[in-house]
Amino acid sequence: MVCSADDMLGWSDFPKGLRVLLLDEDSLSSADLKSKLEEMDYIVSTFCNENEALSAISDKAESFHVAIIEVSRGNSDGRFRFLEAARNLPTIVISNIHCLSTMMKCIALGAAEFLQKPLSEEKLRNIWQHVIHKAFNAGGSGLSKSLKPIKETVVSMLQLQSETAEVKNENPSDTENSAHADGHDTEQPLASDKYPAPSTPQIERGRSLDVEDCQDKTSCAVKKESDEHDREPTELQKVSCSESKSVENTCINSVSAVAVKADSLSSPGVPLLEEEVDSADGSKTSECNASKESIISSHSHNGDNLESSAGDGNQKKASAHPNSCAAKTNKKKTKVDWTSDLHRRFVQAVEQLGIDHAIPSKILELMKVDGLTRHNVASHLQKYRMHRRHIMPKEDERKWQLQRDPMQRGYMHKPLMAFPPYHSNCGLPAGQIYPVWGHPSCPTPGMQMWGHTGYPAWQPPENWLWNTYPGMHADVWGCPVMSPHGPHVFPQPQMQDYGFVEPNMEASRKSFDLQPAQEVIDRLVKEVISQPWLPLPLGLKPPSTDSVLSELHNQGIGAFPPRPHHSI
DNA sequence: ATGGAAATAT
DNA sequence: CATATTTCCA
Repeated sequence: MVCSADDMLGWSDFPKGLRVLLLDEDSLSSADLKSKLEEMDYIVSTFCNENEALSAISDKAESFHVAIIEVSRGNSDGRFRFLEAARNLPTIVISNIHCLSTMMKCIALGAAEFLQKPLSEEKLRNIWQHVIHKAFNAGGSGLSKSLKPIKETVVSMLQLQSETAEVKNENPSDTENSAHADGHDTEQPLASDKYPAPSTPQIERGRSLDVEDCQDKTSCAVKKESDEHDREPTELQKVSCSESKSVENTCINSVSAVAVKADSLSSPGVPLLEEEVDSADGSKTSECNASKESIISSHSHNGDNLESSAGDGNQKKASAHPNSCAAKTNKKKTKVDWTSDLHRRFVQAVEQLGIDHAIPSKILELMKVDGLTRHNVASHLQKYRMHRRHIMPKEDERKWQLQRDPMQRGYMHKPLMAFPPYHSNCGLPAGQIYPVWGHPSCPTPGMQMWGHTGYPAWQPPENWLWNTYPGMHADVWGCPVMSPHGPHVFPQPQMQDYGFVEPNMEASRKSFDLQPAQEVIDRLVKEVISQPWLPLPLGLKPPSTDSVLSELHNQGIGAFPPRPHHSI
């Protein structure tokens, strides 16, 4: 499990698991420090002599994210050597001595910080800051292997976080609030959220530069449109305005290559939201409105050839005043952009309600997306149904409507259990992780929607790529497209081996007793997973991670620098 | 007022 | 042309 899914995708608790190289010959303080660090969930490797430490970083540089070295009168030379050798490893010097020149030298040699010895817990806990700093600020060559993943992680976390912001607003008077209060908050994908999140790191990449990596990011964009009346600014807009600069810029200029990578990385799994709402302008002073309209919404003339590269631009123009762009400035009409994330939520809601109980108001409620109106949902539902209808030929529908196993029928329309996948972190809608075609009942003809790609490009070809899962079943609309003709097993291409087989409980049940426990489990998992329209049993986590991973691989983003495991 | 679908707009 | 919004109807 070198650099498997959990490693790259699961580091949502980022600072935890950070690998710390501790160089301190004082066994006492060393041990003390180590235990403190470990309490903070850092992984500490102690060295009491330089040479070992040096060889450790040279042999397995990627094994450490940060170093803490103790300097004392006698060992400073050696420490300086270490600093030089560990240039690209964020290194914190700790010491009892207060010699200014030593401190200076350490810093000059690249130390991230020089801390006086009784270390405050706070300082200790915050060492990760240096890691991020280095990850984002290291010059191209200086970005060590161990730091790349950090950067990616952080980028994706920040994006996630921004997603959390989501769209807010609209008539505050409606049921939205109560809905939120009702309990499970779908957001908060991250374990902790207090990371300094200088706003969305907008990784700019040259347009059309290379891979058609996911352009989208806009999970739920409300763009302003022309003039018109009403409405106040959406939360989302507020959020988006208050961007900061530092990180973003850093991101951009530092290693663009990596940035690109990171971007595409996080996108698939992490639907980000990025509103094209610029609305930068004018917070309080009504003055600075400048080009508010601009970029995105200007459908009229999208300048560039890139087809309707519509939005995306991300050019967020830095608004002079970070804070409060809020408010009341804009009152444009909103146009809901059904981005994949939004759509995902939609589908999820629909599935949760049951296809025939899915009603705009309910869906709206379940979606928990502020800023969305019932009309929006109704409209989308209309389209959704249309497609569904079109896709799902007559007989089929009944087929999956009546499951042979009575046990399951209950769930069909009204899930009794909580719906776990209600998590924005769940990159993939259950309904989308399956192979697309490969089955008889879903003949290509008459599916303009899906584009010519053969994938569920349910939409804008330009920026949905990350949402298309090559070789999946089930249309983007979330319709479980299944085989109408019994349990065919398709020579399953990618995607684990969950060949999209019609659920066949009998068969699997039979084989249960013949299989080792693990296999049984696997089987169960597969079954559950193959029936996305059913609520997942509690405790079974949605396929997000694996799927995302697979997706990443599919996109050729597979190789990540390993994030070594606990042992050194 | 609400869902649903047609009409209309972009 | 496809999608989203608006309008209309039950």
